[in-house]
Amino acid sequence: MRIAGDAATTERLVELAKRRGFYFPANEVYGGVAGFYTYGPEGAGLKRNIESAWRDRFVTREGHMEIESPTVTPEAVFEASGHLDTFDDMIIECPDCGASHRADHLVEDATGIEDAESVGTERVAELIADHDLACPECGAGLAGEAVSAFNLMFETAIGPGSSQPAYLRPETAQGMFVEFPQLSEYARNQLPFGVAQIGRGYRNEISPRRSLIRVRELTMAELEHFVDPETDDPPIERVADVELRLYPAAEQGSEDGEYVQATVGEAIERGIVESEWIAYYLGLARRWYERIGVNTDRFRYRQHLPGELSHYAADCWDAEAELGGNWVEVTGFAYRSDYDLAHHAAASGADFSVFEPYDEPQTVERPSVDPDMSALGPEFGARAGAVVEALEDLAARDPAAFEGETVTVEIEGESASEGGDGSASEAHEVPTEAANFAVREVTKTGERVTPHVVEPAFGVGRLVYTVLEHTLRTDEVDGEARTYLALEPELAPTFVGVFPLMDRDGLGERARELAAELREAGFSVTYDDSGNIGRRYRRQDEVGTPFCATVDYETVEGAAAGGTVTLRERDSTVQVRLPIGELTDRLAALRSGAIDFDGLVAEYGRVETEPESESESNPESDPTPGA
RNA sequence: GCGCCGGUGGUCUAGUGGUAGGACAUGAGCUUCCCAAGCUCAUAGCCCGGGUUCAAUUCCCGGCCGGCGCACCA
Repeated sequence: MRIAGDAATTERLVELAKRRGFYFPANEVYGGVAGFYTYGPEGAGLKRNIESAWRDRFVTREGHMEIESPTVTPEAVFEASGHLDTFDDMIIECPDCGASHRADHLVEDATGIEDAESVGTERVAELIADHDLACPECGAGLAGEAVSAFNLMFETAIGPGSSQPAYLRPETAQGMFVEFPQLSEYARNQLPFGVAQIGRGYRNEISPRRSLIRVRELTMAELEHFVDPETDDPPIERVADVELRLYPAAEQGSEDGEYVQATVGEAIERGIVESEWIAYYLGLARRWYERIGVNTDRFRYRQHLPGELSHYAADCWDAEAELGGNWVEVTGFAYRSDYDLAHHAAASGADFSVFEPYDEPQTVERPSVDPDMSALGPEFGARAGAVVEALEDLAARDPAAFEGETVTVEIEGESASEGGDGSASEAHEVPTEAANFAVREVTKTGERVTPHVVEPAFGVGRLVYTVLEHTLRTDEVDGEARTYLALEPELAPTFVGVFPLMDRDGLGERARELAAELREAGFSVTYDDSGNIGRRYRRQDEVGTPFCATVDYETVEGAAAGGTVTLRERDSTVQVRLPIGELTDRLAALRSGAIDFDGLVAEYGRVETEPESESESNPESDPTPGA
């Protein structure tokens, strides 16, 4: 979907990001490679703070566990996960118009063959030639054109020579699935439990675009919540009243599709969001986005269309942010069911299930046999095992068969495996006594469950970008244009700037001391004595530093009485003057959210300087569907 | 990967077949008692490779990078 674009903002942001050290293309002195970025000092700080805020919300406060698994992953993992198949697109290129097409799809459409991908690129190329297929774009013949496999995973090899093939992981999730047996043991085999990971993933994108939005190496913050689909419910009451702006699949399909505004509770009740678990995380995340400064007017939850779903997903909602006029996915909330664990169980042979005891042991009467092998063994020899299986099967199916002196079972004959006449079963008579048939009481204390997986997967780089774009503001201060980032104090790479009003008469020394004290107290501090005071405020504004403390003559002249400093707030440019000895505590309170700057103004009064001009933020775009 | 457009100090840009000028930013200093002021000085640039040419940042070809469109986006 397109909405009225704001490419100017994007340009301004990219320029600022590079100039101020947020992020920039990596390896530029060697020409660079598309899709790789280096986070500069400010960007690395911002990214780290976003990761910390995520960890705080989705790991610590939820009581989940965090792990770190390798990025280099052996091929077998992706065979089992389905990534090898679904990542491997067959591409054929039109020699005339240059359009790329899915070669397997062309063959499937023309021949009715299903799953053409499975026959290999060479055979698909042959089929295209045999059927004389043409380019759907321009009609040029495609016969003789090469069919290439394009895999979006980065390939590598472990060890020397033609050793073990491996891939850089395209998502951190597989690391958590593969280690499930260990993690389940750690969780004392108690469902539900959540495993999180913040780490790098790699996707060999065909065409990296738009700055940090589509890159080839990305940081993901993923949570895999393992639940028993029958018995585990989320603590929905915690988020039931969170308002969501939803864009369900049904609305996307219709011409005049509209957003649905609903609380989490209503969304479940009205069946808009099917999974309560997904709904729970939509609510949790909605609050978190607000906490980190995402503009909620430029934010929505969009349900995946059926054809859009990943191979593993049963249902999926994306959190989307409006960026530069486009809706961009910043988080996927996928209900992965037991897809991953079941596939890894089947492929590896390991146990990916959890034993779930019943509240009460269940006792059932079950007809069963307990065959006397000392009798059956000598009689049936190698086939005794098959006979026993047939007896067990028959007991469950037809207990009445055991009423006579003998019981007749049919087992597959030897000729069956040779594909002979197809009806090669052998009938055998077994003395009922040897079958030892009885209706027995069987007590079951629980059952093994393969957990389902609820996965909120966040793109950290996209969040960095979203926070930057959504907090980028311009206004006027005393008639001068100003650019600033209205970053939440929690996220700001630098928490406080410390300046001497002028670098003389001991102001510089005192300011350096103050900066050192604040650093000692654990704050991220920038010291700056270059240029006039206004210039220094502007520098900090541009990187989103929320507070600046300035040492002036009242600081040093009033030293006997403790001295005072001014503290200036970024968005309003309002200053207060407070005793220097109280600064550390006050900043800590501001950081923790215990007080806000208005509280400080109420307490200490506002410092009047030159006439202030009204601050006015950028007009925000107002995205609506169908625009 | 295809098509169109582009690539000049850190950033934004002017300009040229004889290797470049500005603005902002940055550094040093002067000035200045709180919001990008002024003055002086300084640092710093033609994306890479090939071709044409006496000479290429400029023209041609290829590559790389960026923006947009197509395709792709598990």
